[in-house]
Amino acid sequence: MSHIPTQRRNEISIGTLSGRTGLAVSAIRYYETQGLVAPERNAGGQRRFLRSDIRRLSFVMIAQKFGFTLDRIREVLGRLPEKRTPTAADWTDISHDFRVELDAQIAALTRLRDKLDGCIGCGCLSLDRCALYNPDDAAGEKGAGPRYLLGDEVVKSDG
Amino acid sequence: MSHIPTQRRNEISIGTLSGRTGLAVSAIRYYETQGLVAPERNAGGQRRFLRSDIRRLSFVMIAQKFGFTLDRIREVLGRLPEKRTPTAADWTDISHDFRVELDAQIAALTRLRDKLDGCIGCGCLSLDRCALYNPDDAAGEKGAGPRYLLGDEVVKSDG
DNA sequence: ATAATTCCTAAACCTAACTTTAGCTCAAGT
DNA sequence: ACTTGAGCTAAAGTTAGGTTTAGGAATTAT
Repeated sequence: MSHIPTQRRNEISIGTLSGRTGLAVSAIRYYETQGLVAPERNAGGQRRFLRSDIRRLSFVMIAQKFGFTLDRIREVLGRLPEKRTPTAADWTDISHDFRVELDAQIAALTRLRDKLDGCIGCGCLSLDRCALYNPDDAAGEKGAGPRYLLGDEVVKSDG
Repeated sequence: MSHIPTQRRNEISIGTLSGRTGLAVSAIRYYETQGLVAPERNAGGQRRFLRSDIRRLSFVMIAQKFGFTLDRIREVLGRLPEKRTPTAADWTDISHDFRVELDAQIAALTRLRDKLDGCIGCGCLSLDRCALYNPDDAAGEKGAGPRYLLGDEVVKSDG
């Protein structure tokens, strides 16, 4: 029992992971409950993450920027190889999937905007004939709770 | 006290408004608490809306499809004339404002997507050099609670 | 006149994505 | 050895956008 280090080469603490990703410690714990990371525990019961979890959580953050839910992100992460540290190629693969969904979302939003243009022209903006009323575009119903398509703030290039 | 009608020509009940807009009665009441409509009350304490509230709530629904929050929608509605029923031109004006914000959002999303392309190319996808890491794009921090950019589902053209 | 709707309020519940708080334990530095 | 900082869990709180429930009151239909 001399000096077995608590934090070995390839294992990092939650605080270190927080520092490297910019995520709050509480957020990382929450992500664990959501199945987005699965750290081991050391003898004292503290979480020990892999270095590759830095990249994993970074991916989560980026996907969130794109508006994907944690559920969807968990699904996509499930396509990474289990018993091997993911390679750059693995990450490229799943990023490509996101790219496809993202294109679809941009297209949907653009279609909706174009319909708005039509409605600005005709001034109807409300009743049954209005193209904006056909509910086949944009977010659909999915049980209780809120549904969003876009955030609440326009992006600013600079303050 | 013979026949003073409870629901006069230009006044409609919450149920009628619900039927005309497709909104749930509970949603309309909620919108009232959020300052999106301000119905009067009849002698019995029941809400009496104006016919023009049909269009008003329709506008709310459309703006929500575009992803605007109720707060933002309330702001925009505040720019309608107070003591006069809004004309088609009034609606066109505020729709045009939305159009501008919408364009900005589409552009921001497209920029973000293009950065993802760059990252697919380089395979970095995580660390400090990554363009996706610069937090100057997409939704920023705004206190506690969730922040979203895009919804959780890709639009489907058909089931 | 009475039954069936519709409407009312207040409070609780729901989801997503977290944060905060309370009360302890573990690990690190001196 | 001991103090401090970091970590732990469980539970409650937060925001947005509503829905659900409970228990009455007003309207409408017959």
